[in-house]
Amino acid sequence: MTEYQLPKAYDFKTTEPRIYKMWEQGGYFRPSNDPNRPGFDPSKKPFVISIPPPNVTGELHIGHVMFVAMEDLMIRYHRMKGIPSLWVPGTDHAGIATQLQVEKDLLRTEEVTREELGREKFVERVWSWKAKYHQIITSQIRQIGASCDWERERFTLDEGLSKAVREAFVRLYEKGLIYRGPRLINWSPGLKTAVSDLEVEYSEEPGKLYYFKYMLSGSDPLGGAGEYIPVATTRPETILADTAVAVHPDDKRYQKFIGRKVVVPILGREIPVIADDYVTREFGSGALKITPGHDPNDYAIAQRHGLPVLSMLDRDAKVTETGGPYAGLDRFVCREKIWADMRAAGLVIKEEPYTINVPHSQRGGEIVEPMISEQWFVKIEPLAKPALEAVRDGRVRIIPERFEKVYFNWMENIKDWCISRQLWWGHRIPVWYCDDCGKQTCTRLDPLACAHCGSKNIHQDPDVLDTWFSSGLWPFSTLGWPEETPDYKYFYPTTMMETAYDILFFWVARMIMDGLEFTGKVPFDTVYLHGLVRNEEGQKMSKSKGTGIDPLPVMEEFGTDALRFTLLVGSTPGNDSNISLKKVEGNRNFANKIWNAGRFVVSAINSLAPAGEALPSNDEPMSSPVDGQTDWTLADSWIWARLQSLVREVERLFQAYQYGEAGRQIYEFFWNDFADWYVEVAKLQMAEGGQRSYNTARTLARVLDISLRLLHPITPFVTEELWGHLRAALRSSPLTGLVKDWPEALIIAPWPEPRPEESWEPSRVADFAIIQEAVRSVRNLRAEKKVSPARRIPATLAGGDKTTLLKEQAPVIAALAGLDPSLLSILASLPAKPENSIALVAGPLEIYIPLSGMIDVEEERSRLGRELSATQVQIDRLEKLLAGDFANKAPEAVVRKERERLAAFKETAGKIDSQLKRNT
RNA sequence: GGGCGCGUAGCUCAGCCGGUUAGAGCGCAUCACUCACAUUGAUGAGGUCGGGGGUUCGAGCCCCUCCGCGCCCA
Repeated sequence: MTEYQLPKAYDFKTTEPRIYKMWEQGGYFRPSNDPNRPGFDPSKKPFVISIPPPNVTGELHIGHVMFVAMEDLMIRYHRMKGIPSLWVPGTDHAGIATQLQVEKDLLRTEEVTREELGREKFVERVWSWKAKYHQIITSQIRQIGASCDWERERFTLDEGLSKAVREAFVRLYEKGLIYRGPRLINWSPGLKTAVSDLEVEYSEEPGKLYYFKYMLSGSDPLGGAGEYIPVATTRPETILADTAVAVHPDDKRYQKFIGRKVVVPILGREIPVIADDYVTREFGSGALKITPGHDPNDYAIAQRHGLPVLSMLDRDAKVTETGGPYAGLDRFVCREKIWADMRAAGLVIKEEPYTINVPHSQRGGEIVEPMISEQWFVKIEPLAKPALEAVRDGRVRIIPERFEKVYFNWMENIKDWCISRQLWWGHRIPVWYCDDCGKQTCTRLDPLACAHCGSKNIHQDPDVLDTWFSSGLWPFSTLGWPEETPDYKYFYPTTMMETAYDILFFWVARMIMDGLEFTGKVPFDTVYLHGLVRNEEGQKMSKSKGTGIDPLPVMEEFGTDALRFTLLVGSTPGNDSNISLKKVEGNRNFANKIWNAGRFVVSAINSLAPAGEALPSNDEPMSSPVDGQTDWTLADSWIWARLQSLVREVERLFQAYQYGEAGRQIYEFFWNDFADWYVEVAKLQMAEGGQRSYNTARTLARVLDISLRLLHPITPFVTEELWGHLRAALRSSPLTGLVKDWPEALIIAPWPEPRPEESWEPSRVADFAIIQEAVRSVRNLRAEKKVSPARRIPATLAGGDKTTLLKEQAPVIAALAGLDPSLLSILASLPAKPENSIALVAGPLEIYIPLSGMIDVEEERSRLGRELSATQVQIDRLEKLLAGDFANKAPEAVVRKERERLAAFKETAGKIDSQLKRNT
């Protein structure tokens, strides 16, 4: 009898790990149709997601929870729909980030640098670091509830994926799309590596604008007294590598100097004065110093004018020989010193405060230096064009749509991609240099000799590839490419790429380019971009600023489902969302509400008499509770109709990627309709016993079942757990027939498919709304008049043409409104208003509550008067509306609705009016 | 400089294709621990939808403009 004594509160702590283990061991994460298993059907179209691989360093943050929850939702939904669903998990080696962490750790714990350790030993250390963090991050992803296929897990440095990287590089190399050469790149002096344009972030900081004199050649270079051009700069140290001064060709002030030479301060080098209309005359002094070796704009000007390019900084950002007396100084020390020296030489004009845009490394945060360096690049335009086209013609759809514009804008102005990194952790560049002939050899298998001269004196390029080079191949490299594996053939192209919008360029764009280039196909049909998760104040979470919310303690305090629900339902596509512990707490309460409603249903099932005594009369689906079947109460029909309407809405919203809105609707249905109303009515119905209790338990079970299925993709743990209890209770009850086609776990239970609204639904919903209205108005009155909730009060109802309905529902009204059933009378109409009663008008009903000694006649008159005038305002508004163009131009259905409303208001007004009259 | 987004209740946010009297959660006020749940229930207060103009029978939603905030690209 009390076989299922469930705890009073949902205990997520013990439930979650147990449920996850059950899923994983049950093999439910595998696709239902698998090309590597017997019975494979290639004609079934699968749903496939490849996970955005988390870095193998660092731990889980809230952004991970966001995308894991979102993708898990999508996968679970499709899996329940019976579509073969595959979610490929994996991790990223994250070159710079990981190497940096390990270097820091080595320095802290053993006080050795990677150089002291040597490349081979260092890489070994990184692998063991990887092993540790890989374990942590994957177990945390499990903790979130990810139903991904762990048997297909990949790592970007795996043998297979490395082979893919090699293949991709060689193909591009052979097509001439990869080249090596000295270019102006972003140099990270601390990390001692090049980084790509995308890995540089700019921040506005207070700085200075330094004005000084560029003395004309031939005038006194020391005194600062001769002819000069005033020049302004934010980085005086770069003067050392200046190769020209540019002025605007139309600038009257400086025209006369064009073609002459000026003298570089301190160094005494002569450089030309050139004319270029890039120069903004209004900025600074209107003359621009040109440092092609350390500024991208200057570099472009130098290219136009054939100017030499000088480098005044080395790999450590220390001044080179080019800097003459300053050689060996740190870049910022040099800035101070050269300015002091120039001041002494009389070359300084002034300094003024100025906001400068400082480039920082996305990883280390240090200031990066634009520098000339020999690096590897991918010629990007030939790849970008088809990728642009694929989004334009809809082969790839981006959601929300507005990000397509962002994508186009970036792709149209794309620059060549610097892919070499001076790191040790990553895919080594597969190019060998010949020590004899000097030529390059780039092959799929490591060469033993130079491909050009056959010399065995060859050595491999020491650099590794940008991590994003391998991530760009992720959707297909994880499925076996370049091999034509069964997985690749069946699951590629994938279906959905779900990720945060901030890596649209870094990753999404590159995957589309690579997919088209290497597989000839788009890597996915749809890109869904979610927003960033911010903290309560809307700040971007940052570890260094301490503004982050660590998801693990949150999950431990409130449960994974609560956090998932908060993130999924609290966000709209592509928009940032703020998270607060209050919200998570509220959703923990929702999980508990689900649990307790479930407890009630389970106990209702268990309370049924044993099978054989009074089996339910029919086992038909409850499709038409009223048509030809009188066993169903109004509440039964109502909740079923509401549920069907919810199923339709959720399906529509899921198809439109409106997961948040879908979640909100399920929440409202479950809490407001099911728990607050239906369950309360069901208690009465259960108490009737006999056939009624069977039907009621049955309805409870079916509504709960479908609700749990709808909620499962959002809150998988509590729903799976409860569904298990529901199933077990039903199996050993007279209602066992209900579960005959249920599978053993909710994760693979069929998704509730929407069906069209049936003809009986609207009227039953409307009827129940009348009952709710009646109950609410009595409750309202009781609260207003301070009637004790325990006190059962008498009432008289006049129902007009709803009298039959009211009579039938009298027990429900009485119970929910706290009325005394023996003192409740229901009539079609009243000849006279009952003595000492308060009158309420609730839609088509009139309700009279006799409250002796509590009635103030004057107050009642004024209350009714207020109601009447409020109603009259509506009547006036609607009459005016319907008299105007509205009636002619608005759709008929909309007009009809307004006419009906007007009629209802008129009815109400009439009733109040007559009450006022009778009251005198 | 170019592009995008946001501004709705005290707070955080929904609001679909333009169609009732604009919703939720939290917070607040009053009341209630009786048998699913105090992680609860009942009731209530609270809004000029940033300002102005326009289109429309009808605008929180579409168009123009201004103000404020944020992001991306250069």
